[in-house]
Amino acid sequence: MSRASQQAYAKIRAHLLSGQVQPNEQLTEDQLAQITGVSRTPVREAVRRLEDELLLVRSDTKRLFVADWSRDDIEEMFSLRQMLECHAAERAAQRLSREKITQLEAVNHALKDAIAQDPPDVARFLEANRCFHEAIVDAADSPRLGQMLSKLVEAPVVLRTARTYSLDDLRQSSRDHDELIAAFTARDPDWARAVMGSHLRRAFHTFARSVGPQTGGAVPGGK
Amino acid sequence: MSRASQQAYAKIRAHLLSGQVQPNEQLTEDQLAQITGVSRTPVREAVRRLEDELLLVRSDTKRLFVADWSRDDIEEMFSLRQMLECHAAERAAQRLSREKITQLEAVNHALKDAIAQDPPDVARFLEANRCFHEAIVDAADSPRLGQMLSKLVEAPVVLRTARTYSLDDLRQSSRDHDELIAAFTARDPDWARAVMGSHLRRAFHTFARSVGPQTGGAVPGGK
DNA sequence: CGGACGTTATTTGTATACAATAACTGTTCA
DNA sequence: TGAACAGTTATTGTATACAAATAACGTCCG
Repeated sequence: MSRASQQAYAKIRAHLLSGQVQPNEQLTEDQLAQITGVSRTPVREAVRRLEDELLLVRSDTKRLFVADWSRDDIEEMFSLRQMLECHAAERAAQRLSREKITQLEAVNHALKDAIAQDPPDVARFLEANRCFHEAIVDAADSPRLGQMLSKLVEAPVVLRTARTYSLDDLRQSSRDHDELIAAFTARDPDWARAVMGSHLRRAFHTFARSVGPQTGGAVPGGK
Repeated sequence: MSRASQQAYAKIRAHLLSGQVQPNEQLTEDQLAQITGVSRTPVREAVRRLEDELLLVRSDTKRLFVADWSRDDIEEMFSLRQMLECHAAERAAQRLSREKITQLEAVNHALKDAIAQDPPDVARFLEANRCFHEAIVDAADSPRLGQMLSKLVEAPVVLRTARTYSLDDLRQSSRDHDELIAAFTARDPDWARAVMGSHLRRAFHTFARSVGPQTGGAVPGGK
């Protein structure tokens, strides 16, 4: 994706995550072109990508709206992520080199450092966490799997905006990572899969608890 | 996707599947615009979609090539499809209404009709088969799952061009469908998942056998 | 009043011209 | 010969103007 398109994508995405727009609000390509400072052509390219990521949706008459995710949507995404990333962990366990495992250890060390700050450095934690999971997906060596997961992993970030992580949550995550590393070192795919499964399933419940039982979901323009 | 874009997509896709172009052959947007009879703007939209489906790939310098799938690529896609569609079958078993199951039976009946022709009507078989699987994915009621699967299901069709189905293969497929319907009627998710798993795994081996152990894979422009 | 219709304004879709970038080709100089 | 460079050609990226489609609005007729 080239300069203007990439820029448009990043700015629109940031705009959506910033909370300046509401779910189901209509957007026009012209607006977005103004916001991003490029013409409609690259905006359209960026919008298509954001549609693919389900951050934007179109009505049946091609008008553009900010997506509103229902509880079911979120649960679905966590389920799919779990299924795919367990598969990734299984494959990674059969493929990770000794060096790569060492790198994972380093990343998890950095993650623990971030937790150990007072107050915990959540931004650094999230970055290290992202890096850890990404390395596993990479090691799975399955390009389509990676492509699918990248969409799912980035998405829930949208709603996490005001979310507060408890220190216990963060610590438990780092322990899960330790155990994943142990599974990789033992080259045990079943173990890796199982740990990844509980790791992500717990993440879902933590997330769901913090968000509460709100709903949402219907598209305004009809769909 | 609107008129010109959709048309461009369909024509380019048909062009790729027709065998008039070779893997790793370079294409230009201008060429495709001429072939499809629309301007470059909708062609670019179609191309991006085909890139997403991995029928086209870009070199590191943004030049466009016909994708060349290695044996690993194909195996990867079958694996992912199996994982996702087993999940779909499981969910479908918990959701399919009695009417929907009746519709599945009708579709499978049509599929058997197609087989019973002399010679077997492979085109009609494929269409009924597509319809059968699509109905199951629909019933799973998981939009992102459907989106992912649609990419995977359509893709291997590319290589199947000259493929010849044996009568036994076709008959076994219809029997698998019978058993899936039985599992749905019994509302047994585990059964449905298991049948779907063996159904698709066998399809992979049938496919692999017919294609042979050829390779392919490297992208010309570098990447 | 109220609903069907036609008109206007808004928004998306397409074509085209031009700009930026990458590939190619031939030439020069060790 | 052959490696670096310059100029040319080919290809993709962006902006803009215009066409098509859709929504919004007001008016007329019942």
